[in-house]
Formats: sequence, structure tokens, C-alpha cells
Amino acid sequence: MPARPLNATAASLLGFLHSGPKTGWDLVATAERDIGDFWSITQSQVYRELTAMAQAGFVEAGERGPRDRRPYAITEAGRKAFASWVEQPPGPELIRFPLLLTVVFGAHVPRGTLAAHVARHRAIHATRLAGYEADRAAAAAAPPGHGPSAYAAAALDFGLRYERAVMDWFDALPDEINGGRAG
Amino acid sequence: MPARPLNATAASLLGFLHSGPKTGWDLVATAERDIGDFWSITQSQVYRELTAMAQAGFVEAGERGPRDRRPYAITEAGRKAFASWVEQPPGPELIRFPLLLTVVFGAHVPRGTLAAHVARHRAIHATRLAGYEADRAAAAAAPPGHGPSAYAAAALDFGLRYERAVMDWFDALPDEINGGRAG
DNA sequence: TGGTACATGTAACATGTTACATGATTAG
DNA sequence: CTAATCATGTAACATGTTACATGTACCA
Repeated sequence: MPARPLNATAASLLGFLHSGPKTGWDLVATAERDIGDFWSITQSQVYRELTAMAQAGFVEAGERGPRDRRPYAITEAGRKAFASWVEQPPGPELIRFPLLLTVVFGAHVPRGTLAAHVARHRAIHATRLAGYEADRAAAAAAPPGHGPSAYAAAALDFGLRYERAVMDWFDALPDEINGGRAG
Repeated sequence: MPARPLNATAASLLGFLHSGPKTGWDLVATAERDIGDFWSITQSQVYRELTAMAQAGFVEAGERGPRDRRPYAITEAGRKAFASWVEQPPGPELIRFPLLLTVVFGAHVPRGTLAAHVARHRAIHATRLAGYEADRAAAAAAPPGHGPSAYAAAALDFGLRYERAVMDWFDALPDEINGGRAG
């Protein structure tokens, strides 16, 4: 129980547990929905962190319910750990964009290949942007007080602006990268 | 020598080696400069990958020079491995933005703390954006044929658009997140 | 002659990914 | 009855991070 400082993944699980006990499964779904666009977490990690945090006394497992559901609740120690995590300055953001790697090494990539990769990703981003726009429209249409919080809205706004920037970038790409039809 | 498919980090080292032999140290510096903004690599990893790729026959170590410099050259097998890596569709991009985590859990974060974190990151991004803008200006001023390649320019353009989007996002943040002066 | 930048490497550990094993419950 | 979904968990491995140990060459 050496109370090592939390990592961001563990901290976000504690964050979600502030609104009541949740099972590992619930946490996976919640994380995917609420922070998945800028902080991905796998199921495997969730169970691992939950076990470790139970050890450390930051969460407590409840009785198993139907289908073996096992709810975890945040403890006082967990709240404290979260509170002190939150005081630490957040680390720098990390972007890993494999497509850009391919672009940078474009001189060593067959033209058609590069163009195909670019086109594929452009389509993915177009879909994602459309999804965010739908989310925003839904949020705007929600009855007052029932839409997402300002915090969730800010996260969505980030996603929206990011995806728009990416689309603009795709659209500004020169033919060498974007247009080539030759092999 | 089971010719496992390359990971993106190893592949980018091979990418850099296309322009001639380099030492681990050189590769760290090159990677930092050319792809560091969207693909970070540590020194430790470079030496590890280099050792593994030498084992696999993708690179060959040359004679040690002054200061124990040990240049690695890409081999034919290495070129092939790179070529087939490049044909694989690039994976999805990964963004890990700890500040956004703090924002999403804003309801459980003291107002002043949140505002301070936001302000700190805004400053960081402002600096980074200014740096990119200077890079672009320098590139534009370079004598014809001596500026960065279209590929490098595309990568810079991404960085520029990304940072602008982030700044716009900061500027659009509501007072609850941005403005709070109270604890 | 002393500090800084260069240069390689290892060890230990943290985090993330993939794949699998197992079983319960629900809906059609 | 059976397929899909819910649900937990483990194992093995890949990748990334941090810290340290060691020594060289250059410059003031």
C-alpha cells in the first residue's frame, strides 16, 4: 500500500466512480464514451487498475450481482488520491499519428500507396467529424439543464475543432501527396 | 530472425536510414526534429530497436568512430521490410491529452486549479504555435529548392493547423473552466 | 583543467495491447 | 435452443519511460 501517485488512467477511473459504484464493464463503456476520443483505455487495463486500486485501498469491491457483476466504489482514500492527482499539472499531450509518418517518409513510398492511405484516413475523419456534429446538434436540442455539462461540452468542442483542422489539412494537401493516381 | 512485422517506431528509424548511415544518437536527434511532434521516441528505445533490427538483419553496424560513434546502415532486407511496412494501412491516430481529462472531471476539480492548469497549457501551446509559424516563415524564405520537401511541409502544416485549433479551443472555453479566479 | 555536449548502453519498471478462457443472461 | 451480449479475468507480450553507469572529445 505504498500510495504511489496515480497514473492518469487510474485517476480517470476514480473520476468516474465519483458518481457512484460501477463495475469494470461499466467503466470500460463509460470511458469509451466520455473520454475515448483523447484517452483510450482497454478492458484489460481496467481490471488490472481496479485490482491494484483495491489493494491500495482507493476502491472497494461490493457483492457480486447477477452475471457476476462486481461493483467497485470509491473510498475516502480514493477521493483523496484523486484530489491530489488533480492538483498535479497535467502532462503534455501525446499525439501518435502513423499516417503522418507515412507522409513524412513520402519520398520512399509509392505514390499510389500514399494517396490511398491518405484517402482512407480522410474518410475516417469525415465520418468522425459528422458524428461530432450530430452530437453537438443533439446537445443543442436537449431541454435546458439536460444537455451535457459545460465540461463535457468543452471536450466535445475540442474534438470538433480537432477534426475540422484535420479535414482542412487533408484538403490543403498538394497533389504529390493527395492526388497521385500513378503507382 | 522471424521477420516479425515492424512497429512504427522501428520503421521510422529505417525511414531515416534511407538517406545514409546514422548512429543511435543521430537518429534520436533526427526523429526529435522531423517527427517529434507527432511521434516521440526515446533514446532508450532507439538503441533497443537498433539492436533488435541488427539481429533481424534490417540494419548493419559499421566500425566505431570517434567517441565510440557506431553508424548503422540499412540493408536490402531492411529496405524490403520498410517497403512492406509502408504498404500496411497506417493505424488510427492516438491522442492522449491529460488536460482534457482534468476538464472532463472539472466538476470534481477546484475552480482555481482547473483555471491554472488551463492557463499553463494555453501558454505552452502559444509558444509552440509561434515556433511553427517561425518555421513556416523560414521555409517560405528559403531559396527555391532548398526549403523543406513537400512531405516535411505537409507535416509542419499539420502542426500549424493543430495548434491553431487548440488555441481557438482555449479561447472559446467558458468562464467556468477558463475564467474562475476563486479557489 | 573543468564543464558541457557527445555518445552508448543497461536495468527496472510502467503502461498498453492482444488473445484467450470461462461462464451467465437475454432475446428471438 | 441458440446466438448475441454481458461480464470477469489471466497470460503473454510489446512498447514506452526513467534512471543510471560509463566514458570521450571539445571549448573556454
